[in-house]
Amino acid sequence: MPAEAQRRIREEAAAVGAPTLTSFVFENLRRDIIAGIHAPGEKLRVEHIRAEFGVAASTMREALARLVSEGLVTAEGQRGFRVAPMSLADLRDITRLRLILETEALVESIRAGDVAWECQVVAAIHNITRAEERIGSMKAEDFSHWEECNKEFHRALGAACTSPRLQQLVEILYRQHERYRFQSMMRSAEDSGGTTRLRRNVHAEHEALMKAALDRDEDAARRILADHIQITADTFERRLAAIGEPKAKRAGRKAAGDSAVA
Amino acid sequence: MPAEAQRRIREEAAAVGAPTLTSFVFENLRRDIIAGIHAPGEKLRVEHIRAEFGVAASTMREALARLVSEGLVTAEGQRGFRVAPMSLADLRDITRLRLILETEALVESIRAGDVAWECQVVAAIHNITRAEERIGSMKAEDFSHWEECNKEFHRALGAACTSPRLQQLVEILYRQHERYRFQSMMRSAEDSGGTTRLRRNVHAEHEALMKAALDRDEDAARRILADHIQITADTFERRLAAIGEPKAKRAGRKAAGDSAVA
DNA sequence: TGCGGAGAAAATATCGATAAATTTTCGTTT
DNA sequence: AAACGAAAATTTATCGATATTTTCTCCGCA
Repeated sequence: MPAEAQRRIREEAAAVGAPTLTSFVFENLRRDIIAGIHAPGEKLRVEHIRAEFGVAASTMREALARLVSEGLVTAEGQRGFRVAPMSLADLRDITRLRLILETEALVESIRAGDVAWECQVVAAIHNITRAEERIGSMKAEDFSHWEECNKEFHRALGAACTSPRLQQLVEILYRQHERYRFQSMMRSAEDSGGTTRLRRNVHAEHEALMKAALDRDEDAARRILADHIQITADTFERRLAAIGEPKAKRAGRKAAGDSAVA
Repeated sequence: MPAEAQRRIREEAAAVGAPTLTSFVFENLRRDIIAGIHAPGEKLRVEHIRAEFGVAASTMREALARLVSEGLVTAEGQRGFRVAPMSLADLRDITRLRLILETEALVESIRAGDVAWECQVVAAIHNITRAEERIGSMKAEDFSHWEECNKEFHRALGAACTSPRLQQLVEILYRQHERYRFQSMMRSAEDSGGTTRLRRNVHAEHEALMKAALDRDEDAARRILADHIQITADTFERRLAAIGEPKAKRAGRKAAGDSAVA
């Protein structure tokens, strides 16, 4: 009954307001990859996921092509697609570029930002503060909500930047980084028996960042953001390295090859 | 006779050694866009180019998706594809990012580069020198060869950089920039009656750049490269602005809408 | 036992056709 | 004559099926 699955997908896509089936599939698969449902390095057999999503091969293929452009999937001509591998080197690479680009976007925002931008930033940090209060409950849901707020705060910081390309690159890098963020969180949760703790004084860093931004202190803001990004990455690195090999969440027929965080 | 066109395309693709029909179409269309054969903002009707290339719609579509990820084509859900517009603001945006990223890549190369890297750089500049000698003949072909050498030189400078992402971004930005480069060259050629002259002392800049790189003088190299990129962009900007509206090279049925270098 | 290659199985890339949306055309009404 | 809206025509997005390539398997041979 392909018509069945097809109708379901189509309805779901329409419900979310996806302009196109392809973009719906794209978003979903992206989420799955970030969440580690497809392990790094795992082969993505078009025929399989195509069936899973209930769409045609060419639709699936186009969604995959988009993921390739986001760096979450790799493609080798005539040899299909696979989930982009993860590695410490890769995390460092992402971090390095985030350092360069996000600080640049922030500085530009500080120069060009108007009051509306300031409001965005203040609102975002307020949101985080609230989320942090709730996080005491240690529920995974609250934590992922905090993640969302954190993401929004970072976006707000660079929102006044006038370069569309710069913003886009920052966005893409953040998404790639999110995969590591997610892994790190999972590991941490496993370690502490299902709950998650906020590491170090993230809140203070955010406050300082906001203050520098509102004071239009470019140098301070740049420095603080750089430290923030670097420290975050270091934390992840330690966590991932400490626990060692990642386990494939839902092992396909054969284990996912060579990819490893190690 | 679709089988005819199909066979021809396939042979041609095989001859160039393209791993896939899609990638062949992708490369060709990219060249066409950079060369202005498809004007900025022009609508790319899948059905048309599909027929022109002699491939199926889904193949064409995948090639277009890749071009979207390179920023040379834009796509709006349910409303098809069009050539990415060009504008002064866009040129400035590209330039800004090139300034950030290429200098970073260069500095990294200087830190990490070994003798093999030095050789690449020296070889590349020698190549340019030879090309510059030939350029006296004022033939368009020689000029485009010089362009190729110039591109190679820039690539060589960043080749020792250890960040794959950084290299990739630099590459993509250079390609986007190439479109402006090409336009600028065409205008210049029209103005001077079909021939092209080398502007200013590019050669001296290249020499200085190489020297700083080989001396491992990060600061000097960064400064020179930044100036080099900025000056190049300024030159293009002046040329394009001076001559005004771009003319669609091969006007489709209707003029290509709003896009303009102005 | 281990190597190499023919053949089968699976997966990829590509095609031609269809359904859904867009844009255009053209007649009608105020 | 302008504006509106419905039907036609074009175009996009999607599908199901096919041809080609890669991968796996298994058998013969040194």
